[in-house]
Amino acid sequence: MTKYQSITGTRDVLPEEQPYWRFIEKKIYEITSLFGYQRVDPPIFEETRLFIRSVGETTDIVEKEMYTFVDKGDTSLTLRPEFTAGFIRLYLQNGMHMLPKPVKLFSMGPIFRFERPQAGRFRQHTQFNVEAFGEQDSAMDVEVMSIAWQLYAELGFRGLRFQLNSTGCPQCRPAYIETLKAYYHTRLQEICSDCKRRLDRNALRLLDCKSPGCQPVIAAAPVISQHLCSSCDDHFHHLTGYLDRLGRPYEINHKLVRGLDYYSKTVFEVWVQGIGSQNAMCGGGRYDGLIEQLGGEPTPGIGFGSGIERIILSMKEQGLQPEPLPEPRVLVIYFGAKAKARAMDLVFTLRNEKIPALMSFGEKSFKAQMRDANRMHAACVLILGDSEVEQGVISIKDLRQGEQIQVTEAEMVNRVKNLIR
RNA sequence: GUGGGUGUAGCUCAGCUGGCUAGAGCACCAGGUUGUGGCCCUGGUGGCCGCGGGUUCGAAUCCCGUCACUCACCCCA
Repeated sequence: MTKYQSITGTRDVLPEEQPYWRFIEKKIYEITSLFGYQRVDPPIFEETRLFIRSVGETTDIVEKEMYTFVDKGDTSLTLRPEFTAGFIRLYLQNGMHMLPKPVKLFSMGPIFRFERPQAGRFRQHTQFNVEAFGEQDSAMDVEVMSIAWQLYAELGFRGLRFQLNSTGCPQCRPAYIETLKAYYHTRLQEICSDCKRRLDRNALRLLDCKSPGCQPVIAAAPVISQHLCSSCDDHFHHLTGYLDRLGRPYEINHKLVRGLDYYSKTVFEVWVQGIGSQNAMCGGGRYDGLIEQLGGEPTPGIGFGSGIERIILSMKEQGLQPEPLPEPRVLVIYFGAKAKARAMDLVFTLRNEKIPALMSFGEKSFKAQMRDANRMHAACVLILGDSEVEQGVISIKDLRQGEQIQVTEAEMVNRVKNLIR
């Protein structure tokens, strides 16, 4: 047993899993570029008050899930539990609000939340995050949602569907919440203790309670889509109209309310199988009041976060293969000190030609060196023994065909290039 | 925070109701070919049986505690 182990809820990404990461990153770069989004990288920690202000004081994230600590300068800092707050801070601090709108940004990196780990849920996970600032048109919502959709589709996922809802805006949501509360007060006897608590603190969350006893109450609860103001209602109708036109399947889910307070109007998720009991591969929505709340001019915004670990889990579950990473194609093996010196020259010559090449180390037997070549899936080996050194030649063995030839050093690079295709 | 499951070799696991030096497969190393891989054969390295305590003549095995992992609830990506 090793003495040290990784922290609960964190994981090591080993070489076997790297192809998934590289494949997903590659797709992210392709797609964001296609949609005209630019990468930014906010720091991993920020002042605690930024997150409290943006995420919301009464959310689970702020109440019990943040990694918060005081630094040596007595400042309370927090490892980012989400991306959006840092994006907005970055946007305002760097004068990006002066850029032509919309300002379209993305990032990728670790997110920290103190939760009990389970399948598809970690204390440190990696998010791909997209945000668009300064545009309230629902076509903007469609564009942002489409980025997530296209990413999953290009990774090979089929049968995707959006979960969609509108959470209203400051014009209409308060009245809806009052209606909802009034309704719940008539059925207080039937609901669980958690819901009694939610009723005062965060009434929207009543709708996604999983307790069996609460389900009949939820089913008969007033639905927000029937309480939207005309602005929100229009926005939502345009959005669903665009989605219909694009042929993107969606379900309107009245229970979809997000765990962060800042959302307004559109909220959405993309659901997929194979991430344990979690079903959301990404979650996001519109937050038209948040930038102003954090000290900027009134500016609409919309974005989403997608958990890379969940994507990979689900890819494995569905048998979706990433592109393989390139492997070293050539091993240079040798026998004796003289040959070893020449082997070093050769391996560097090959690398200068951009041919992935390795050499053996130490005094391994011929057989062991050949085994190494086989194990690393080399296309060929270059052999330097006493006879090759004497004759000034190099033996090249094609490991796939099993054929072996002798060439001069001048011919070597071209011969190898042919073999490693 | 709550509940279930599991901790034995690098990995996957077997060790029944407690009994001699704790096993297998894979992987790794070496040999079978003093210069030729994959397949095969032979041998080898590698374990305070998660940790601590208890019961017992005797504990990987039973009991208690603890830690970790894992799944689920909560919540979320």
